[in-house]
Amino acid sequence: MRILFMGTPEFAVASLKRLVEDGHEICGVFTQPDKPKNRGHKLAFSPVKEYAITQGLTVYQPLKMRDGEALGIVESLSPELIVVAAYGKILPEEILNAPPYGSINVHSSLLPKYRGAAPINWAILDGEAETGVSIMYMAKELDAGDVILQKSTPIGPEENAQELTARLAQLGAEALSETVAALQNGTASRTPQDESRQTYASMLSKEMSPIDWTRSAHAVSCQVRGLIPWPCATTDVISGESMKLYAVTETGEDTKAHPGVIVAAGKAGIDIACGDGKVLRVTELQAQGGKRMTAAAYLLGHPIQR
RNA sequence: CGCGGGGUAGAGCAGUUGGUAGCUCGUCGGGCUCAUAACCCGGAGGUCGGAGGUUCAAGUCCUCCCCCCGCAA
Repeated sequence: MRILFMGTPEFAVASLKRLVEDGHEICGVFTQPDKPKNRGHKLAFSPVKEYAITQGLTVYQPLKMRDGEALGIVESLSPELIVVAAYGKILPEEILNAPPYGSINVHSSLLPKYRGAAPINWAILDGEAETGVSIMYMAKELDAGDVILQKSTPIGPEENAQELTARLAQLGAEALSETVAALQNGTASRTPQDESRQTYASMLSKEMSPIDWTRSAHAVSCQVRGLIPWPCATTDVISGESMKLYAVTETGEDTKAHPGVIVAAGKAGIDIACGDGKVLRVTELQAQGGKRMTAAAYLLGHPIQR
């Protein structure tokens, strides 16, 4: 099929790659404009652009979608279908409805739950047992279109958002591949979303980082895992300075120590008391100015005196 | 030329006003123990990110460069 692809981050690459491997004709790739990144002020290509270049695909990076220019490009490319995966821009209906097959989206949640910007993170933050991907038609309202295909997957007890994102990217690519095939041979189904069950996954912010140790060990674990790789959960109970936590384990041990108190520190990690009387073990962290390292390595240079 | 923090043994860190380069872990050898991520003894392992400069003497002071981290985007 002749497809126009729109996507930006690593998550979208898996889908684009799958379409290429499936032999579809990718008539163009839309991705966010190069932006200054990192310390200097160097312009960085999006992951999708990086990949598109290696495949010799034509890349478009319109600044605005509503000034007619983007629509012009779409019409000149005359795709049969538009596939969007984490593009990062809201598309006007004129564009969505331009291709004969319409526009479909790869979304990383089991819609109607977790519409919006950070569905993967919120699924973990909320302690969901499972999540998944949805391929749906794009509608005017954000992530509200009719669902074509969904695939679910359990969330591991120690899985973080970054790891889950990588898995869902693959799952999304699979679902997309099947969906496009179904559209082609006319077997694609179309199920409206149950609006009464819809939830919204808002953007993450640094305000979500500080850990409240009076919460349960499980809740803190979800916070740590859900905020990786950004903005990350932080705490100052270990050194007095705020540091990021990258990996934790619920030990299941009980403690009578007050929430936020370090009850043990050793090669296994740093054990901290939580509000439900359970212990949470920090196994990977990053101190200010330092690199990400294991808790054991951190302790070598920063002995905890009690 | 956006702001700030760093690069010292395999890992994590300390090195005061310039004067023999240290600590913890790991590693190697030996010992003790029913046993241990335990304990004791001993050893190896660093051109202190790179290049210049100041000095009798530079990890430490000055200049330039490289790389890493955080903020900001």
